[in-house]
Amino acid sequence: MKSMASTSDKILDIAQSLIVAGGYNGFSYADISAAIGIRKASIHHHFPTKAELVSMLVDRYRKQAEAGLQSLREQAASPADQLQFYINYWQSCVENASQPFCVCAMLASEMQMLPEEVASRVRAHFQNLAGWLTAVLQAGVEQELFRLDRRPEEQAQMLMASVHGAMLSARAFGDPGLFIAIVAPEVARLRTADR
Amino acid sequence: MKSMASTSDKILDIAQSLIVAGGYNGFSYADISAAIGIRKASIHHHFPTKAELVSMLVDRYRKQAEAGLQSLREQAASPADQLQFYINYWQSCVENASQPFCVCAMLASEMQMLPEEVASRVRAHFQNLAGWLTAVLQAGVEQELFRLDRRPEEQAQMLMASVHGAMLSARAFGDPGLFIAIVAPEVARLRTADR
DNA sequence: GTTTGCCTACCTACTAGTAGGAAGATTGAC
DNA sequence: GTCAATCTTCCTACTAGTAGGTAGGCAAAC
Repeated sequence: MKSMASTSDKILDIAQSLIVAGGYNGFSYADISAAIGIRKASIHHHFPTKAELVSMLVDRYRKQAEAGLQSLREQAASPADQLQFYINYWQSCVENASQPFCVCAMLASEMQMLPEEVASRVRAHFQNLAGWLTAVLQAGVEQELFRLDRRPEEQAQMLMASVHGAMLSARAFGDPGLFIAIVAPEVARLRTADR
Repeated sequence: MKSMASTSDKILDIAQSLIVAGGYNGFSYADISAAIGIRKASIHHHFPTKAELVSMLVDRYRKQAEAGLQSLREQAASPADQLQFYINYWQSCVENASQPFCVCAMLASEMQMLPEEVASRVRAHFQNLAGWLTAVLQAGVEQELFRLDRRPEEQAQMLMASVHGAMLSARAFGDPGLFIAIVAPEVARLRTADR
């Protein structure tokens, strides 16, 4: 019974996939309306304005990501495994073409023309992600699983940039395999020699 | 007398900065009209449709990039310098906030909803860039300036992803310095130990 | 004397957003 | 338990504004 999603969740689901495909200006209430068989006005009932809709969407996305990353850390897996699962998540997204792009990366590229309430939420997500990656790298260094040649914060930024850049490249070339071809070596390089 | 640009060039200039800021769906003929003081209909005289306008824009961008990269190689600078100049170019763009983003990277993120005539041109640019980077890395290896731990084509893809991912991060965090903080270590890593 | 560049005036389709109402479920008072 | 008030969800019908694009004219340049 997984398909008992509420209407507002369905709206956010569709909106998210539309944003991933075409950005903030790449979808309209009419598109959502057509996709889930509801009138435009009903969407305005759930989300009065487009800026609010996308704000709620990013909030939901950030919470989901936070929860996912947090549970990854609590599963007592080693930092190396935690990082690998993070990469695997995006790899499977890209290869299934389900959500082959991070909705916040998409919105980040349009940052300059986003309503401020949306932009600040996008920044918050990246702040969270960078923080998580930094902590994982830091822990990995302490356990001698990783050898970094930069400060963990810097290395986390570099990794984040690689992952999102790899998504961009994979999409530009229409080659999902490109994602892991770019990211895997970056991750491998962090690992200590004995593995 | 650098300001004697033709109207159609002015149109493309404005369009490019608008796309960089907001993507394909983030600008309109009315925006261009307002920016250069010409009527909408006059823009249609130069570029009948939006898809044609952006196609011509990407063609121009690709040619400029090709010429720039080509001249870099012909200036007999070492592959290490060529790579450095490429990085420097984007660094200054990002820091001056002039064109703090690659128009093709922007369009690539919207690939799925771009008119095919535009999409194919964006792909062509990335193909060119990847080819240039591969050749530079290859030459650098032969001159023992670079030590790669991957095939040059792969390493070129990784570098391209880093550069574009770094642009995204710099913009997301509103911190131009982030670009070089991410990219410089990636480049440094390619260099052989003796400098 | 046709081509070029720009104009006014217009079109249709679509944008986000609103007003007001119908149907059903939820709640509280008796 | 029943009845009425209220809340929720969705609807039809509409608004003002903007999207990309067109028709046709005018003036100057080639």
